[in-house]
Amino acid sequence: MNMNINMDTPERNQINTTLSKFEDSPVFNYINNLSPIKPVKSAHITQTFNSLSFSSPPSVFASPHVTSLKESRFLRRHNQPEESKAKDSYEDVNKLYSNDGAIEEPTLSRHNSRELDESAEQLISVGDVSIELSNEETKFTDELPQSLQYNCGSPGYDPTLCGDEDNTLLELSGEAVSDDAYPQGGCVTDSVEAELHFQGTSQIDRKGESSDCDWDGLIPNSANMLIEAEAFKGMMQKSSGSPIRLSDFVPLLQQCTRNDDQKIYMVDSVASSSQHEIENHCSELVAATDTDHTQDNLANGSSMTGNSNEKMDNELVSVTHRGIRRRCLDFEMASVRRKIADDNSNTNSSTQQSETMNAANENQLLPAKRNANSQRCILPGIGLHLNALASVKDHKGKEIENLTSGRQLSLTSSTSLLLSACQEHQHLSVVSVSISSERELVPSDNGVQPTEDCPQPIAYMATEDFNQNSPKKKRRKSEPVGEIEGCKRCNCKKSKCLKLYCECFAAGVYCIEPCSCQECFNKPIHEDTVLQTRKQIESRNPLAFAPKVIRSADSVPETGIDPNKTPASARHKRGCNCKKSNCLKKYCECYQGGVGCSISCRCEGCKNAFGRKDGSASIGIEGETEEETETSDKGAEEKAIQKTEIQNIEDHPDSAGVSTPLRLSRSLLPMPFSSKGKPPRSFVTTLTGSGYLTSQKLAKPNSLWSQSKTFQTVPDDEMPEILRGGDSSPIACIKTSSPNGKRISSPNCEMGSSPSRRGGRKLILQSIPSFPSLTHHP
DNA sequence: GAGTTTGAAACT
DNA sequence: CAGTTTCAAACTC
Repeated sequence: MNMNINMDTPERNQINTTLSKFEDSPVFNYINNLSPIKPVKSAHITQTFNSLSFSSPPSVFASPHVTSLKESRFLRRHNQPEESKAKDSYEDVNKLYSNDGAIEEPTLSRHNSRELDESAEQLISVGDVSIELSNEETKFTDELPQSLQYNCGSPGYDPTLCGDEDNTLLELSGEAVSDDAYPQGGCVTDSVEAELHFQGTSQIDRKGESSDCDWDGLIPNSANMLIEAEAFKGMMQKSSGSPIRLSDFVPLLQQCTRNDDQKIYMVDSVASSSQHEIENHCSELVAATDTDHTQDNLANGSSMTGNSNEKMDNELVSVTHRGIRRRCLDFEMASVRRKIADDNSNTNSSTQQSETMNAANENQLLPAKRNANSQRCILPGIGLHLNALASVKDHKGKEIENLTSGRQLSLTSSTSLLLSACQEHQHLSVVSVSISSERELVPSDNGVQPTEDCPQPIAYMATEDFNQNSPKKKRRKSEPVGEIEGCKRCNCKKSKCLKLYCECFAAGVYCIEPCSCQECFNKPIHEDTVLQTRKQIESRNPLAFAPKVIRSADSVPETGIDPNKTPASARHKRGCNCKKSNCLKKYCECYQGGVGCSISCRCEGCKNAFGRKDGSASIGIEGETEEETETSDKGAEEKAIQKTEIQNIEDHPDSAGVSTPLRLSRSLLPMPFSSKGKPPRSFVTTLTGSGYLTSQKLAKPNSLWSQSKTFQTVPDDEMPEILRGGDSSPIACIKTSSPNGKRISSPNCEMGSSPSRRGGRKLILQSIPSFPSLTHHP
């Protein structure tokens, strides 16, 4: 047994034990019956398995690619037979997959029957493990090497998945995607993974239809696909010439399922990614064991799996959601990877640990996703915040158990998350979306119609951090507020989107198609660069990506943090430096963030409607305060603005009604944003009730990203009150907003914020029964 | 849409 | 830390 290769970790032992168990498992028996593969090979399998999945030299993990590596595990698996070196060089693998997120052609073409068989063996072992996991349920789950678990989920997190390549997906899905996807990405958890799984498949399906299995072309589209593609690649290639449909795989899946429905089911509920793997494995297994059948299936797939197709189609919709997530995911991944790398560097590459971390990260990143309830409850989808990490990790085991308990549970939790996340947005539709995704295998019909229920804003929310009003909306603002709001876009020309000048980068999201940037490096394919740059920037200023606007507790306006400074409950982290804008335009970050200027501001002639550093808060009703204190040079312009603001408020009664002092003031105060009726980037949160909750957003990638570091490393002085433990305010909230300071809100905010705080609507939503009512459509 | 203004970010 | 430059958003026309 070569299990030892790198496995001095406890995992190895577990694996060995597990492997031995496999032979007894029904699946194993089934396999034996079906395939020529002999148990004897288990040793070999083990070796491969270990090397592939579990062994990971610390050095390797040091790199952010770790995740990628893991994700690509399956891929490598295939390669291994032919490339013995592959296993030895993770870095190479990383480069291979993480750089482009695309599989290299040679790899693709490599598959043949023999490979399938060999890989099948490996797969079998893996699949068994997974299955075993299911069987053993929680017990095994805990024992199962984290890596495995994580890996299972990893595919969904593949950064490349979210990359630009996803554009294709988006295009395919059309608007539905944008609408639906975002919400999910931000809110949904369980479904996300599952969906991710299908994303690749979906793409395959679609592409296959149009282009007869152009795998090379397909792969680049998403890392997701890579994994799955790899799994099926061999089969697909055999059937080259004939369009490949997702449905083609259904038979395989069905077989697997048949084998052990419950197992699969559980896996599904637990971690879609796991499920994916299992499915993949099963598929491969079947294919390997019975290639002929597989071929037949593939050939006849469409006819055979009509129902399946429907399901798949339905899923496609959900899949598209994921596409939207891409940006968030990317960064999430980045953070995850980063975290992993850090962990690895610190720990002696204890795979388990790293895996755990990953899992934790994942949880954070995708709160709603796999973490079952408890966690979700703890971390309402919205906030993936740093603080949450610890708890998440701790709960990981439990979560898994909970997850195993059943899909319904997962769904419910997801729903809850969604609800919480979306409540503010008032988009229940989101829930339905997520739900649909969860039902992946279930032919759901309704699928997602988030669009209707959830206006675009939601969609963007997810991506953008849920900050429906992402900073980016700003510009393209001419568009109706709801339409493109959350979508960040930049217009960078020289910064390559690798500087804080770039809003996307600053917000911790990858640039996407709508961006008009040039020479953009802020894309998944340049993940390394992005991460490095981020690191650099963070090293210079740990809070660089932290929210710029810090919000004190709602209830603590006066007492709060800077009672004297800012009437409003929030203030800008560093203060502004305005000279000519009088802090009355969005040039002013304070103003843009909807907060008053504070002592830390160095502005001249401050007339910030939200409050001035001199303590004169103008936040009053239009005309009242401002005009009073000011010299009234603003005149008509301001009034106009105020009017607009007011209007905005009216539009968002919820927000207006918010209990937060800040909000209150705002409600009275005309919103600065004006002009286009769009709130300032970070502001949105406050304005719209949604922003509030969501602001934490599920996790701004960036927030996630820097989270650990930022919060941990940030000097006290820089640390917002919030972070410090809220000297003055029980609930300090980072105001949302982007790293620019515009988006993220502190977890506390969300968490701490009581329902009441969120506004009536939110309460209502919460009370809504979880999933069924929302999702099920007749 | 082009050009200007502005202030943050980056650089020195 | 201050001054300068660079940059892209915000704004104006």
